[in-house]
Amino acid sequence: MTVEVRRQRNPRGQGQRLRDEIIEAARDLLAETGDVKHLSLRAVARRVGIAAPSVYPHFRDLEELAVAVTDRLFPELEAAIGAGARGVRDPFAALLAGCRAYCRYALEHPGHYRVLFDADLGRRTQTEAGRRVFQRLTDGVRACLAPQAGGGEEVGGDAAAFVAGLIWSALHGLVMLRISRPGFPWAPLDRMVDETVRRLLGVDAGSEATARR
Amino acid sequence: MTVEVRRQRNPRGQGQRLRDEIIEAARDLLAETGDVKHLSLRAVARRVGIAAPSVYPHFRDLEELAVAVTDRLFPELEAAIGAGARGVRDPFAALLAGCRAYCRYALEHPGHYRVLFDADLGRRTQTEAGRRVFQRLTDGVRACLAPQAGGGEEVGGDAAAFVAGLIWSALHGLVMLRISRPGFPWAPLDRMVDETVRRLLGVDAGSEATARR
DNA sequence: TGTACATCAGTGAACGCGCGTTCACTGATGTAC
DNA sequence: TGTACATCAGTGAACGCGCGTTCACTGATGTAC
Repeated sequence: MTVEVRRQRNPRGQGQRLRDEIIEAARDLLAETGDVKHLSLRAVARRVGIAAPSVYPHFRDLEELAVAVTDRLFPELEAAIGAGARGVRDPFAALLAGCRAYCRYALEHPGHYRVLFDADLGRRTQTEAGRRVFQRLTDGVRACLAPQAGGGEEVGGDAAAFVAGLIWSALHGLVMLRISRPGFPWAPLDRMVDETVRRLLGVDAGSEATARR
Repeated sequence: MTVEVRRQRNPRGQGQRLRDEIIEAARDLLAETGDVKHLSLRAVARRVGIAAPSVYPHFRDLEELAVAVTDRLFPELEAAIGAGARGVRDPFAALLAGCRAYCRYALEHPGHYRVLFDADLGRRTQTEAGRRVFQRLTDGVRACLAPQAGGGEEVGGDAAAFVAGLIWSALHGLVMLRISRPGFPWAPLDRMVDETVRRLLGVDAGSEATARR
């Protein structure tokens, strides 16, 4: 027997609370499906415990809601990377820690990670936090390349940004492929991440730093 | 004004023809959406020009149909790679050509590529052609590593398979990220592919082969 | 050679479902006088 | 202090749509006798 608990109406001026609850409900649903296009307004409303039309005052449509969710998810990813690399002094060890944290976040929250890189949503949105994540990666790469700057300079381009692009792409593939091919005999994640980053950096930076670890 | 063309019924014993048409229609629809979960039986039937229930004698449900489509797509990918590397003698140049062809296929058929690596479908299916593609990559890597076998041996594992895993993951990320972030200022595809493969191989194999090219 | 019958390759109508969206409404709470 | 009113935060019923699936059917073609 279900006990019908009537939802407590928010006090005046605090309609924002419902907005928050809606975003959180959508967040939870997206964690399960990993697909923005499977989000349904009615399912969100059901989870919040409100009538379907009550979503409209807060979000014009599902896409606006989905964007609100990713606006929360990107900073979460950013925070996870920051926490992973916090306090690590050596540039290469710090870069590695950040990359590992990135991949760990993706595999611990596969639904959310897939939403962040949804093919159709990503086409239309640009998030500030997403850019910051890449900038941080580029800076980390630059710090590793700096000591060898004499020999490793790219011709007429930003070597660090190029290598950061290689690393980001590779890590993205690493986690996405694990998500979609869980049955494949993958080597341990951290080992693949380490080797990928080390080799893509293209210098023997940090070889002693990791030996120390 | 639409002219209603009555579909010509297949002759007896050739119900297989309709099966083929259904698969092709699903293939086309998947190229557009790139998402197995957006395939609809009625949309497929509409495109073929048949009534919806006519699909049932050929496929129990949509998943069975989707699997039939991927059973065609993987060999297509395999063929594209084969065509790209055909006739290339040098092992490193051949590996590179295959990797470039892989990425080119993915970016020329983004919908199909996404279907091939669909998170939910991939969890349940294993395709022979998919395994062959990876085996071919592993062999290509082994051929490049062989000359340096003395120095590059992995401890207690198959170095070629490990590196092939790194490369496959990296290439997957390279194309998936381009598909979902088309607005990002990416470096040219072939340059990213070349550098990724060369660096992940972790030996200076083929440095003179590419210079020759 | 004719004819009854079986089989094959589908069709068309109907069902119940979940969906997005609209509309008029309700009822609690704050505010003006 | 009382009371009328405005506003806010939602509700509930209804709509039309596309969907997967079922069911009884149709009509052409081959086969047995």
